[in-house]
Amino acid sequence: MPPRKSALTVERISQYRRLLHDVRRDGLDHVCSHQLAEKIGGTAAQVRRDLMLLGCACGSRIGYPVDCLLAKIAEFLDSPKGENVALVGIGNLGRALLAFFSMSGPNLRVTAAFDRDAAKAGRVLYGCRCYGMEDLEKVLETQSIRTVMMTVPAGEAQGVAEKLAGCGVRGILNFAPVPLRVPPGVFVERIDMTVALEKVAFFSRPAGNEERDKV
Amino acid sequence: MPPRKSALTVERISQYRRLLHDVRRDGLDHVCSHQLAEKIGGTAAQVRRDLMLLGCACGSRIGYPVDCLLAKIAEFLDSPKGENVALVGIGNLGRALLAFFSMSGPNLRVTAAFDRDAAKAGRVLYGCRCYGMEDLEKVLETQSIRTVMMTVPAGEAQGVAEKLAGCGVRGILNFAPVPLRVPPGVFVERIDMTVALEKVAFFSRPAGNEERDKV
DNA sequence: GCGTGTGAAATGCTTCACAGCG
DNA sequence: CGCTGTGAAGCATTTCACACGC
Repeated sequence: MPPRKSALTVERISQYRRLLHDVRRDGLDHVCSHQLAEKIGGTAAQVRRDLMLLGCACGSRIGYPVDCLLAKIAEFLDSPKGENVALVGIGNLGRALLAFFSMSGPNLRVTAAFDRDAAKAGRVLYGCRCYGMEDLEKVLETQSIRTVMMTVPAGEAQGVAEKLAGCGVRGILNFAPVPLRVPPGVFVERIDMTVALEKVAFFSRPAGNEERDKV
Repeated sequence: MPPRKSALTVERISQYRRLLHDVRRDGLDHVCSHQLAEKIGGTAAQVRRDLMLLGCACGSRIGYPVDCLLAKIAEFLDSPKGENVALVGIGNLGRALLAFFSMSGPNLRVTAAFDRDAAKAGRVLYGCRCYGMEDLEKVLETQSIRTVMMTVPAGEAQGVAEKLAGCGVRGILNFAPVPLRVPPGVFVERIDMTVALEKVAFFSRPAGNEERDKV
């Protein structure tokens, strides 16, 4: 019986890491499952199951030792030497992402950005160098990039995705509002702003559409 | 037995709508479940279940009539007269969202943006008027806004969320990298770029962490 | 006690498989 | 026949509940 490595669990583990950093900043060196559960809005049992999977060899008296957990999470989530990530599509959203990730931790670094518009090539935005699409293969290869964020217009997304897959990319974070068809072995995660907003709007309706309540 | 109105179903229905617009642009007036399934990367049974829930009274011979489906979806997802939405936090990401939604359909309109920085008040970005935080309550009230996108720094998110809830907001699309604690009755959807990127990076690893294969 | 680790039950979501209709 | 609509089966994920260690 495989010990549960689903996408949902991975997401939560990434969240635990951020929470644990806060906890450590508060000077605590242990947390127990209910505390994490409360912060994340879940149940203690769930937290324990998730943490179980990363085999944290911890005592049991007063919760999990924060540093040990952080180490285990890094071992689970991160590449040993960090990882380079690329962005394709330097529009409004692409620039916002560059800004956002330029200040994040050392593990995932956005080190190359690409755009169809050759005029952007050569510039440096938020510490990240820009290239034209013709350099795609070369740069991905040189920087050993396996993971790409894609913020191109809907009409170009499929074509770009195929090109990326051809360059050996194994994971795509797709912000374009279209489902991608990629070869097997390539993981695609989609962030669809329109769908997300429509969902929130749906569940903010006063009545008739209200969410199902228990009993 | 409640007919399934889960968040997942609502997301897919929103996606079907977009696909159906494409289909109609191609001149077709009927689609069958496999066609939709293929486009969305799911199964035909799933599509049929989803569509069932919006009670599409359609014949059965050659699939669903596109126009009828679109009408039913609009009835299901949209407010009758459209809906105003606000943005709080006019940073890089906030501006990108304004640009993005300024060209979307008529149902959800971003009609007000707020920022702590009073210097931004009075400006108009991508067709959307900006206000200082002190006008929050008044403007939300005047425009009957129930749904808000939040792109504020992590440290301010909780405070802003509470203020929003106090103004009668019922749904928040939260881009800040913190879980929100809100009163019951307020729906929160989170888009967490860091978590999303870490997830993709995780599943792009060559081996050892590979996703579970069947058999 | 207080909190972890974990089988076992419960819940929720997806897929199967087939009746029924045009 | 092809395709929809749908009970029922099959999986996945979450929660319960309790043994065990400090």
